[in-house]
Amino acid sequence: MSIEEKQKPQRNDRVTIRTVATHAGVSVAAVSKVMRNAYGVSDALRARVTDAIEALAYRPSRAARGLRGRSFTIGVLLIDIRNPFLPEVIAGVNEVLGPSHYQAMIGVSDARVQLETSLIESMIDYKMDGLILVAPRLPSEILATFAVQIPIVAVGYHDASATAFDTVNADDQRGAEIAVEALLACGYRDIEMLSLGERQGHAVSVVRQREIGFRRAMQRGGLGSSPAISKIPIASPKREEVMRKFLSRKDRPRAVFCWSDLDAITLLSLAMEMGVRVPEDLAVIGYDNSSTAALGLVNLASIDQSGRELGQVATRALISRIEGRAASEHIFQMPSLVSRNSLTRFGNSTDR
Amino acid sequence: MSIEEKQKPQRNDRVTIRTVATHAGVSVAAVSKVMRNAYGVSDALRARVTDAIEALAYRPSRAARGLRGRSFTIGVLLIDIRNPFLPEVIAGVNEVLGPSHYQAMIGVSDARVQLETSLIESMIDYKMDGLILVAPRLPSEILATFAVQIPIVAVGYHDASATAFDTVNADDQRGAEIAVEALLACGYRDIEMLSLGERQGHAVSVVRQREIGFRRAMQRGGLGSSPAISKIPIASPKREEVMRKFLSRKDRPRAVFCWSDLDAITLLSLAMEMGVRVPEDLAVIGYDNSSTAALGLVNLASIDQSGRELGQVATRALISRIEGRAASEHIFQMPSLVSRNSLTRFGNSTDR
DNA sequence: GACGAGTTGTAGAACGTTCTCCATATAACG
DNA sequence: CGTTATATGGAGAACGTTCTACAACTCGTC
Repeated sequence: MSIEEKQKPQRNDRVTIRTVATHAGVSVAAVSKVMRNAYGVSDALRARVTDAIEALAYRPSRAARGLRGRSFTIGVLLIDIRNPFLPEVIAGVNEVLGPSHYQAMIGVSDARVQLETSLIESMIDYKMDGLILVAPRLPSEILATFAVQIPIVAVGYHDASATAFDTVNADDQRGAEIAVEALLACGYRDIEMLSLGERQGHAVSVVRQREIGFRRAMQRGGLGSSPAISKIPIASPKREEVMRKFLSRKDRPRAVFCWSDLDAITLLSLAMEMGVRVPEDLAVIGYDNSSTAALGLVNLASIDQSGRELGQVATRALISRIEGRAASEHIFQMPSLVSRNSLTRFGNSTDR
Repeated sequence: MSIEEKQKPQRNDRVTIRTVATHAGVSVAAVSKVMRNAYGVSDALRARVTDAIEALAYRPSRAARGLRGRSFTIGVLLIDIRNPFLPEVIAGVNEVLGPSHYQAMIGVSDARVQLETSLIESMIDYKMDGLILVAPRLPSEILATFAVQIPIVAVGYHDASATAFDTVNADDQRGAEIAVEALLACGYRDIEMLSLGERQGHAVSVVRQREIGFRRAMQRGGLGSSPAISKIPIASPKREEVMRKFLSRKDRPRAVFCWSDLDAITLLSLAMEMGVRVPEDLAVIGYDNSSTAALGLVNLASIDQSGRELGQVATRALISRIEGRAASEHIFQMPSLVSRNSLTRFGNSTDR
């Protein structure tokens, strides 16, 4: 029995382009042409080949494809998989990619520059056809050097002067303005922003853009040229401590704009624990309109930047890049207000 | 100028193994040997080659590698990226993979069997070294046919009889029992389970396991052999409607065990809107111990199955599989109770 | 009936690795 | 010194595609 088994080399014999060619009685090149629907194939030949492909359930090897031409895969790089905003972007990407012959592979960098670099390199080494980087941490010059090697679209990365790659963003400055305007409309004057305390406060990040918008709107509202901005450390044990301190401050503002729902929701929770009433004592507005914000229990007003749409738009931009576009594009999406109880009781007017 | 540009073929000249070989003055085979630290390399040669690699910043092409040998990539397949439990698993995977030379690529199937199949195939076509499937929808026989082609570890997939692939699970039956026992310990007798209404109610799913555990614990508690289980449709517009109906039922139970925090949290929210007090009118316990459950605003008791640990264990199992293990393994992890206010006021005793 | 033009199919060289032999050099041994 | 073992490096055939030439064949057309 062991002899018999050795006769058929028990290696899992893959169906390759060669198998298809012999089965259809044509050359390898012919099959390749049909696969890529290239010029110079008669209907008869095409029919025979597609039949053979069908019969053998042939799937081209992406590895081999990548070695020579397209791999029909695009890489998506996420900084952080826990922020509920990111999955929305992925959903958008998949919607556009669905009907096409492209597929997405995702890498998660966990906000570590080191890992981010090595993942981008890996994706290049895989000969992926293009990359969508969501809120990358790498500086623009580095991205530009990568962009020479592979088409890149950056989402949530404000660098409208980049020529090597495209950017797709919600207008974060305008979003922050909308938030402030909403607070002003409710009659609040004593407003502060809770922003993100980043080590490398790079100017291209969405957070900085929101700070700019915040300042501009405050100024325009006649509330001084340098309004208060507090920084919350990211995902550190100190995070809650800093928020508690903020909530128990004697000069705590009447209203607060949080750079992200992630922080706003934690703030809401701590406020409840500490007996600070929302919105009676403190009005809160967040950013991202995450699903948690929409919960009746939470009822957090927020700025909606449709992650899904950003994903869709970025994907379409990337595909057009892959298919030859050379000039860089910088696309902006308009965010909108979703009013809820954290802003003012019965604030659901604009809510869907 | 255009002539000059054509002289240097402006193709982005990649540093290949050949570049390294010439730079170091050795053969291609020698470089390859050093890369794979194979047998038969002198220290002198190794030094020269590593120097060259360093100097040229050489990175092997994964595509080419995959064509012949290992690609040092493992694929992770997620059913759904919005369930906050999944990111935890990814985090666990990345922790184990970090120090190794392997990298993870993630695919998202959105619970569509079609897409799930094609993603698995793609990963095979990429010659990835192994696959971690998180809560796959595909039946065991199909997974077995894939497992012939590539090492597979399934997470959240209860099929202890599978011989072709490994499984890593939290003991979902026991988890459900713990939930029921917690409710019993609080003195509740009138208990119902809110489960997931799946089309294909496949027995290997975590949901079914939790139902089994629920029934067993109820029976053991002397509460009948077929306790009530209501089904909530998944992600459909009807979902909330069904929950509302449940909450306004005259014979609404005194306590409810939800198959997932996702549902439990929505339930909590609707209960608040409808004036049903938790836990005074209705005690609730969920499953997954998601970060939202831990929020002060939500305060949902839950069963903790550490997704991080599941990810870690699965990754280690996969690597040992890749490196030769043939016999299948079926690993169980023990879940634990996290008591919070939705169970009973001042229920934070076991909370961290 | 020779010659271009167009159409359809094929040969075969890449692509960048891995890995199985082989060749050579050196050491060990009788 | 010859013979055999052992350690080190290299040649070159895969791997499964793509894609550039080019061959062969069919038509018109002069």
